[in-house]
Amino acid sequence: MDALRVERPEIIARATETIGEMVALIERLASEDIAYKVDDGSWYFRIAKFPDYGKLSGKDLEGIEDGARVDVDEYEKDAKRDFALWKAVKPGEHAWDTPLGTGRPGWHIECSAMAMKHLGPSFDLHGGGEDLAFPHHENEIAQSECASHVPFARHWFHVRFLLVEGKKMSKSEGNFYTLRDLLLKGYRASAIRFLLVSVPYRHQMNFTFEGLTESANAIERLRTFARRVEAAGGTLALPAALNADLDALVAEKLTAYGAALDNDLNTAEARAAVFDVVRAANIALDHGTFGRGNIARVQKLLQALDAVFDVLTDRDADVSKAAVAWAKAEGRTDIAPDLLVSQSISDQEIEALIAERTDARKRRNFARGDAIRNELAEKGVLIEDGKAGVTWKRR
RNA sequence: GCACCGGUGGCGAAGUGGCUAACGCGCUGGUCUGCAAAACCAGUAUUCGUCGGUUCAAUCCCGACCCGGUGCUCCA
Repeated sequence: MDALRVERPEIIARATETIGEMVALIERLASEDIAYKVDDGSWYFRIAKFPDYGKLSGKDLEGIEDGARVDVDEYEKDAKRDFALWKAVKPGEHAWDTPLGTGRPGWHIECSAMAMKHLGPSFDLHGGGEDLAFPHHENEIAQSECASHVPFARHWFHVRFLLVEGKKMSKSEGNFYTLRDLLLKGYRASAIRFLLVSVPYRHQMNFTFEGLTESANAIERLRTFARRVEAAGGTLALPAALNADLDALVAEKLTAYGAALDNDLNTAEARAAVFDVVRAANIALDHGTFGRGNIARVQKLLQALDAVFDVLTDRDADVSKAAVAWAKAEGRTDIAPDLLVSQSISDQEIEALIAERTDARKRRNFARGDAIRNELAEKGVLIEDGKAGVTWKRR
């Protein structure tokens, strides 16, 4: 999570710490004959008492009943679709002694109780994978709203599963990768983040290695641009006059950026607005028509981008180093050779070689200069000779 | 089998009943550079799964079919 710059949750709820709340919830449902106990001591939810059942997933209950298979445990229930709130203890299972009897909570009630405990009976957003909409979320709504008599989550979002190399991710397909696997293959954390964030959550995305490379390149473009704008601010060569046309464009794209995100988090459209500005501003910079007054709004857009995408600051080397250290400690051998090579040279060594190269080039000893450049390139360090001096970056 | 969602250039991926079908990457040629890199310019989908239909007009609406994802049984 930290490697991908995903914020940690304020609260991580535990079902085992919420048993009391679950029992109270079921008792409230029981008091209205919505929860009922069967002979083996389990409690079920009476779906017939909740006419809205199916409103989230758009399921037609009638159709489901028709096609439903009856399994051996269901003979006691009043209706086939009624779901378990509390399960009577079975030999060898962990169980709690409660007024409902000895047993353990059903899956769905855990989530309702935890959500209501921390957020109250009504809250704004409830998310989950697309596989959970039915029956889990549907059941959460039913039991929660029957107990509280107020709307449960005001909005639901379901993230679509991603495809990996065009197929569904599975261990048997051999396309199941952990974050560490990807880092050890030499892919950067920022590229992984950017790729995953760039496709709106509601769409199914095809996660590919080629896509990771593309994302890394796209990030480089953004970082290079951000550095260029930053550097321009320290240059006297910049015209004092504001480029009004450019400024108007940036303002327009800033609005478009926000509007795209407001539109159900359309991250693809949002980042497109930023790239539009990158191109326009680069052109102005190239033509010397980028004014000092243009810097502020462009940087505002970059900040807006980074507030969501969070890829401009390069922390990749540190993340990769940590992954390699972990892998070595674990005795793993599947570490990309390039990664080890690039980690074998320190920033100081790079700076020293670049200084030597600059010196050689001043004496027009280009052969020596190129040799150093090649040497660095082999270690994954790319050099750029700019007007303001030499800059470098790790690939 | 049934239900829901999707199928857009080499790849990733937005989008809309009619305006040049965004954006990123890649590729080709060019500008700049000692050479590179970066940046920029030009080119790169007469076309949006297939076949029909509705419409003055469809990638976008409707139907069928093909392909992919999820659910429909347990567990969480």
